[in-house]
Amino acid sequence: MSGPMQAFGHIRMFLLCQASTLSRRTNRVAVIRLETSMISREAPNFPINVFDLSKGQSAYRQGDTRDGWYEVTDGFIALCHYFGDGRRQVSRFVGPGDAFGFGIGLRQFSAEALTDVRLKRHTFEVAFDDTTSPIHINTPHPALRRAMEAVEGTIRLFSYTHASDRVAAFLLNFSRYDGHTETLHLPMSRQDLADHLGLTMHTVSRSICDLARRGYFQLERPDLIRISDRARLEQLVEYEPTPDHEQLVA
Amino acid sequence: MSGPMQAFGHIRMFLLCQASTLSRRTNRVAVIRLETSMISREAPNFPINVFDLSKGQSAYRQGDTRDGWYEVTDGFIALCHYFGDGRRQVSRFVGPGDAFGFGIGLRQFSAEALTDVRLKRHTFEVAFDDTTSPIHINTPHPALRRAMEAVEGTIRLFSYTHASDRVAAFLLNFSRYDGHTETLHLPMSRQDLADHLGLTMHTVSRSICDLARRGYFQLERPDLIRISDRARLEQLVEYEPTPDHEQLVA
DNA sequence: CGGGGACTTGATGGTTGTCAAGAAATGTGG
DNA sequence: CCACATTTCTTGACAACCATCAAGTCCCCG
Repeated sequence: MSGPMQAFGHIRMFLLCQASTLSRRTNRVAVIRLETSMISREAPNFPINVFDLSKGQSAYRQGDTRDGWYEVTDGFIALCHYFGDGRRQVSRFVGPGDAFGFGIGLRQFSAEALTDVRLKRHTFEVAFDDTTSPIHINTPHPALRRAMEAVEGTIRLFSYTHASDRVAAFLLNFSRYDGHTETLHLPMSRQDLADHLGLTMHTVSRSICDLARRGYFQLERPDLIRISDRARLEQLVEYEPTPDHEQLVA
Repeated sequence: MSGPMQAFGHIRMFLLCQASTLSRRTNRVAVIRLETSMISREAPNFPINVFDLSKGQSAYRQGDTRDGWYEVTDGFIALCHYFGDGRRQVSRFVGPGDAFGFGIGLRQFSAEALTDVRLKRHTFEVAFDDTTSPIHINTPHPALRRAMEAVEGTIRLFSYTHASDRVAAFLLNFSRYDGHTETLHLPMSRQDLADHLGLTMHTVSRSICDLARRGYFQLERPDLIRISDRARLEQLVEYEPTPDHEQLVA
């Protein structure tokens, strides 16, 4: 019981902070804002840590538990993902005024300081009320966090410099819509794929046909693939699944 | 005055919806959740539209005013950005369970139905209280929307198939940290750039040096660039600025 | 059956990755 | 402050790869 109670202590402190804020407005307006906004109105003294990193240090590392999101006050940070085979993908560089570290599940990226950096950390908090349903505090909408995760997953595709690797990685990832089964249905054209992967239609077509010829899957129709030996395909591209939709807890 | 008042009517309706919700919980817990959560707790009957698109139609188009975010119930959609010179970049494909359409400013992407599609639309709402400060309803945290915008901006870099175009576009975009002035300071190494742009260190170095040789800028130090003729560089890559940090209104 | 769009395949030249070496910048110890 | 070591950046040569242009095939739809 210590976990939940501890979190509740936070909330108690927080409520006191808010009381003064509320008194400055009409209740009505205040309630509207608070009820419906996806904006976090963080109270003073609510856990926001300010801290510094020197060049080369990390705010967090790939694989860490996700504990909050960050804002850069000063300096620059690279958000980078490491693959098992040594490839590295920098999702973006963040500088003064930028925020990062949303998303779901474990950290997919390391946040490495390129310079000396000052950061603000906004902690995710979870408490429990009497009904045992969790209350998420300062936590973005799950749909939004998943969307962020998906976009960052797309960026990871560009760590492949060879066209057929990139295509293969995309196909494996996209097969989540078919429940990662043998059958993979493609609703988009080759041109759409090309525009997604930064290739030409021809290269996409060649890559898919080549992969099929090399036995990684069967191309039953242009838009229907049967992945006979999934493991071999995954091995080809050091496949890393994106976090499942179920992993919604911060 | 009709605009704000109309919005306020929405809120009034909404408040009534919420009253019943509140009564089911202790005020204390309810206030905590509502005050601090970045989760939108949308009331029943609050504007969520369900609608269908047939293959080929668009939920919205690049350049449209942003009026809300979407959730796919069924079917597939491509989110794609069109450049002036005919290039096209598909940021991602969204399918059942995925959400899209966050971000700031005008729509940067068109949402094109690849199949017949069923969607849920969650509208952004803005109202005004007595103090004239806007109240954002069902609107994600600005920092998060900017982060989303930034990641999607990165993806747009991959629409360039030639290395030096991609590098040039990155440099122009990154110079926002120096206020889009002549001077451009790069806090990251060539390898970091390569890992960001899906190239090798060598190609990045070559691209930068080539651009300098061709007179697009001066390379004063490896990490310090002086952009003498910004217009010419922008012309080279059909530069499109990412929305400024100031454009926060939905 | 005929037409048109999407996909596949071939040939070729330009671009990039790879391997290798050299130059410049940075850091370290004397 | 200088000499040396180390890292980072630049450049060259070559082979592999991809974009381009062009043609041919498949499939869907009228």
